[in-house]
Amino acid sequence: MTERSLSDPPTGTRAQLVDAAERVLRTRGLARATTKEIAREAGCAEGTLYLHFADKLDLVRAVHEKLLPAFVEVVRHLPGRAGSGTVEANLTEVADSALRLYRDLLPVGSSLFADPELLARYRALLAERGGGPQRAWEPVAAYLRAEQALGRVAADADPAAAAALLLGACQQLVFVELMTGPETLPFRDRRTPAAVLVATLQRGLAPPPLPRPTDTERP
Amino acid sequence: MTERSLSDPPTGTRAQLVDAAERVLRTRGLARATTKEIAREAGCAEGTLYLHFADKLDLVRAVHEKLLPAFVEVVRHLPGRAGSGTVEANLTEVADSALRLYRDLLPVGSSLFADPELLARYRALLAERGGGPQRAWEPVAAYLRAEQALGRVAADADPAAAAALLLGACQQLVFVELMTGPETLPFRDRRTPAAVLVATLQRGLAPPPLPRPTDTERP
Amino acid sequence: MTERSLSDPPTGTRAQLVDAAERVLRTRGLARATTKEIAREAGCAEGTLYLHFADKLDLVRAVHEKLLPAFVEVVRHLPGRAGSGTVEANLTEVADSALRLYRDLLPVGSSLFADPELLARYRALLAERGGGPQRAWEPVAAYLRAEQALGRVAADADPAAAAALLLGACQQLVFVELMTGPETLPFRDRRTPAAVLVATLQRGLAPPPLPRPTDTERP
Amino acid sequence: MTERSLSDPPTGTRAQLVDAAERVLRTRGLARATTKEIAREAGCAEGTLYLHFADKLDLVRAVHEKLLPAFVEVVRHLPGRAGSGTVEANLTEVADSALRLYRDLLPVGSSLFADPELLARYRALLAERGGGPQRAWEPVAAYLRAEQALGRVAADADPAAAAALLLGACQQLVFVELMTGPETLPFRDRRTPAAVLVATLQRGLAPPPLPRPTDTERP
DNA sequence: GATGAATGAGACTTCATTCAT
DNA sequence: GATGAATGAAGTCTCATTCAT
Repeated sequence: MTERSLSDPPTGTRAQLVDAAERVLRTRGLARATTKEIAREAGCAEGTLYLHFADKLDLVRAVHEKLLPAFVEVVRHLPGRAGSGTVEANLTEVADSALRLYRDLLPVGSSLFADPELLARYRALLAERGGGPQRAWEPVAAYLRAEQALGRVAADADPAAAAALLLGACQQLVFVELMTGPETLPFRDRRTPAAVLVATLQRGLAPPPLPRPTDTERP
Repeated sequence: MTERSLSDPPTGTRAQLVDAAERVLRTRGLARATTKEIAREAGCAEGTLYLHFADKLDLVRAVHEKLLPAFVEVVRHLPGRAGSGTVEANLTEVADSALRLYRDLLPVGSSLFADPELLARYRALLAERGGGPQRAWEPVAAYLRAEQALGRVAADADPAAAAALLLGACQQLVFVELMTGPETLPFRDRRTPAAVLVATLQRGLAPPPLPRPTDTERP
Repeated sequence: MTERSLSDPPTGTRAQLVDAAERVLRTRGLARATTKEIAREAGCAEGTLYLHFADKLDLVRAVHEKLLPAFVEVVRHLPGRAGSGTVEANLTEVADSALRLYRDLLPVGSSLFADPELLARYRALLAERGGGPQRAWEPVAAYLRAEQALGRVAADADPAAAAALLLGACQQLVFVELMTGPETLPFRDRRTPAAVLVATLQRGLAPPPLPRPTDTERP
Repeated sequence: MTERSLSDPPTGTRAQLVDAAERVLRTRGLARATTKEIAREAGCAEGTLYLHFADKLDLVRAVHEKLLPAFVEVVRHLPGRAGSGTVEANLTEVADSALRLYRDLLPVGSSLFADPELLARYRALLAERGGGPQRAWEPVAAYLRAEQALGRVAADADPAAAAALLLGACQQLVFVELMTGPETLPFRDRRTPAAVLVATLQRGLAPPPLPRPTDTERP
């Protein structure tokens, strides 16, 4: 038996199977992802799958496990950017990365809802590993807090809520895109969706305060 | 021949099957929704399913078709509210409705991604029926435009982008909730998630303009 | 209840069903002949079929029953032709008719072998009605006997065997044609298959008797 | 990997399935030949069938493929017999073999007409493999040509047509026998059907030529 | 560890048949 | 007599899983 530390790069049959399963999940969907096709895609025999995974769902769970860090990865370096560039540019880059991420992950991640047992295993995984889509909120919120400290973001804004607004919009944009096909978004200006979302979030909806009466009444 | 107007509640076998399929889809997921169980839930024979639908996927498509109007329904009356109450209260109610809606629809709707063929049929359905998650943006945007005309929303805000931010955040909140189980949200204040999101969207992130030097320097 | 004598032309629903079943049997084959399609072809409801026939096989049996006389019909007038025209022309006409007949009947008739129960019912039918492919031999044999009496056919030929040779060859030609598609027959001359078969049957295979030695040796 | 030459008797699962399918086809007919029974007869699981054949029809097609050479086998050695024994004895043996062959093959072969798709696959098979019932004509015709060269068969007889007459009659005899049950044939003499057919074919129908007037008038 | 033929439970679907209208 | 929605047994076929090699 060969020893392999947890931190070794996964280059063996197991990793090939996980990668193959991800590809098949992405292209065929959970409902049409068969062990036969996954094995063929991985270049190994069907039986080999059961040397590395308890069952098919265990392999699918491993795919989701592999994808877990992706949510954080995309915003990992963001908190360190506080104070550099502009807040708008930094957030726009985050939104762009998030759009790309969700385009990759949503088709695979949504399959969790097609099978409650798979979802249960995923929850167990989250319980021990942490992670999940919401983990991306934290670094964004951390970044915003840092910018608040620098005075570049309003002190009375809720960083976590702002992160949820921005990333949630990105996820829904991709959701819609996957469901209906790429479509012209009904946004008012011609910048990228990411830029428009960020600009709107920054500006807020509140109208500018009315000039105080005393200011104008004074002769 | 029995007469039944188009607006009558659909009580025939077909409607029973669609309702049963929705229930099974919600509880078992697409991967474990069998025709046998759907028929049992509908109180009819398995073969009867094929009198009303071409195949199982056609029935699932009918479920999605039935759910299509729900997206718009939840925000249908919103544009008429412009000018009444407060913008914040109106949007908070929308966000609450959206949270409830997504909790209902996401488990069923996400199953579309488990089977590309099902997704393809859903797209064909959208092509002739219109609808889809993005349709909820429009009434919200219309409402915001009306409030802009009344001066209660900033004229330079992008209504569609704001709608996407708010509804997208709601969808992601539910997505996370379904994946990880109900969890304490990391929001700063204790109001409902809907209220927090709306408040944050209204306020925006931009810090207040610095007081002009002349204002403070004058003795 | 409407009375209908056995000799009335069958124009009612029952006859429509038999005709429809025959068409479907011919085009789709027994394996794909469904009661639904037969009813549709007959222009009546599926349930109506069971008002006129005990079950589907009973309807199929009725089709075969309707076809029974066809075998004799094709050679019915032959015995009366004895002495008129030439034997060769008369037999060639028979062979041509037989080829046409078998082209019509073989696809339907062969389906009997696809279901032993159907074959059993057909045998029961034959037992009470008589008929069957072999019934065509009799008029041909009768004709040949008549020609034997006239000296136009060899007295020592076996009429029934000759009929079997001729009609059997026609049936096999069609059998092969249906299996392999129309194909060039490997016959030596260019006349129609019917004419070639008849000519060969008439001539026989035996070589002409050798001239007697005395006939040629004499100067 | 087990080595097996192409000429080895096929003893693998695939061959067992083909043999089992042939038996079931023969006893139950195509309409009642279920995959379940074929698998049971072959001593393997139902699913195993689909490891070796694309679908049920593909297995049935394989049965027909296996039977293809039988048509030629029965007359393979005939051409070499030219000049030995008597023509009548040689042909009678052929007819006897053909009767036995058709008794075996007709019930299975006729099932082709019960399903046009099966027939289409069979034609495709013939297109690449050659064969079919008509292939039996050729060796018989070759034999007759050889006998013609030896003067034991009339030079002006059509060998292929004679082969079709003889083998066609055999096929029809079996066809009738299967349809009506073993029955007394209406032949004039008591020899075997094969012998009667051959005798009739040899003799032909033409009456002996009238003695030439000159032969009798001469004193 | 790897293989892949074999398994068999169970999925989807068909279709002959019934029966209330 | 006619209808056709409903039935449910039975069919074909799939696919996750096992195990001897």
